[in-house]
Amino acid sequence: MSNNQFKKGELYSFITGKASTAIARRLQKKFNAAGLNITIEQWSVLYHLWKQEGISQQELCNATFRDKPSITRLVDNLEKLNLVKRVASESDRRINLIYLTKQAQKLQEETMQLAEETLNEALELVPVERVDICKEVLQVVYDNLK
Amino acid sequence: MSNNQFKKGELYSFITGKASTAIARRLQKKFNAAGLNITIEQWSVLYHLWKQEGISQQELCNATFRDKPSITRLVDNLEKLNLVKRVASESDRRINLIYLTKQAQKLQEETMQLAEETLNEALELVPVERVDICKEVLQVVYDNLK
DNA sequence: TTTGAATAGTTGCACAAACAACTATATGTC
DNA sequence: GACATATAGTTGTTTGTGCAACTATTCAAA
Repeated sequence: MSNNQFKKGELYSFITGKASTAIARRLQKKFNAAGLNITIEQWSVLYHLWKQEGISQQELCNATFRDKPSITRLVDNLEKLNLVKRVASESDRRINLIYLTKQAQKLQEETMQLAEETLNEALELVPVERVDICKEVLQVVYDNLK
Repeated sequence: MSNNQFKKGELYSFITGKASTAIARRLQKKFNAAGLNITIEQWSVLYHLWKQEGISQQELCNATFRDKPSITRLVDNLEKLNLVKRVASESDRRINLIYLTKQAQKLQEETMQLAEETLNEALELVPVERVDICKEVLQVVYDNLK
């Protein structure tokens, strides 16, 4: 049993993701304090659209690691907030291509700044090489299970 | 800026906790496949009660990193499933002490086994010393932000 | 060309989380 | 003892998640 390194007292945090929960809460508070009326989950969709817009909901599912109903509803809410638009694909009428509005484009810089600030607070006093190892381990975990 | 190690392409997973999401989903599937009719969130409450029962809802809030309404409803649902009982404290009538039923006691061994199995799958091929560093980093993150 | 399978997206349901507002009880101070 | 304050827990509302079932469209094989 090569990886039986979890004594009972230790496995809880790994499974429940207390660290990422803490990060997300902190970032949400920063959004609220800045008067930005979006949730972390909505932001996570915008995050991928800022990298490339005009992608399908299915591609957003893959990018955000969410199922189709979750994306349907996140896009619904982003549309209500006037941050994205669904545009039916010309070539395949099953597909919605998702585009950003001008309002959403304006959010990018400020929210990314708050995200970096949050991570800097989270990782204060942690040496870079240890952060790198942590990121790599989490990536392997994701690849092992996805 | 000692910890500005997050380029844009990297911060997403840290904030959204893709790894812990993947772990929780895998464990939930194992619970379902074993015919165990509980959610990961309910299990996380039982987890702390197995360590010590007869604690208050407020203590469960602290232990699970959840707010009071969340615990109220988790305990509601655990009570409906006949897994816990609320018992009014003798000394302070504001407090509910939460006790496990016999049914819940029976769940401990099997679910803990499935949790360890899940973590072993998650961490396959990851050297123990890297897992240790990862856990320590996540603990610091939690302590920095909680 | 028809039919059956695959794919994209939506809807309904149960469960959970975050926040605000609320009730009930306890405590500390005058 | 009375009153202000703090603490424990509950309820309502909005948002998000996971699953199953559904519609619409596309594609591939007979």
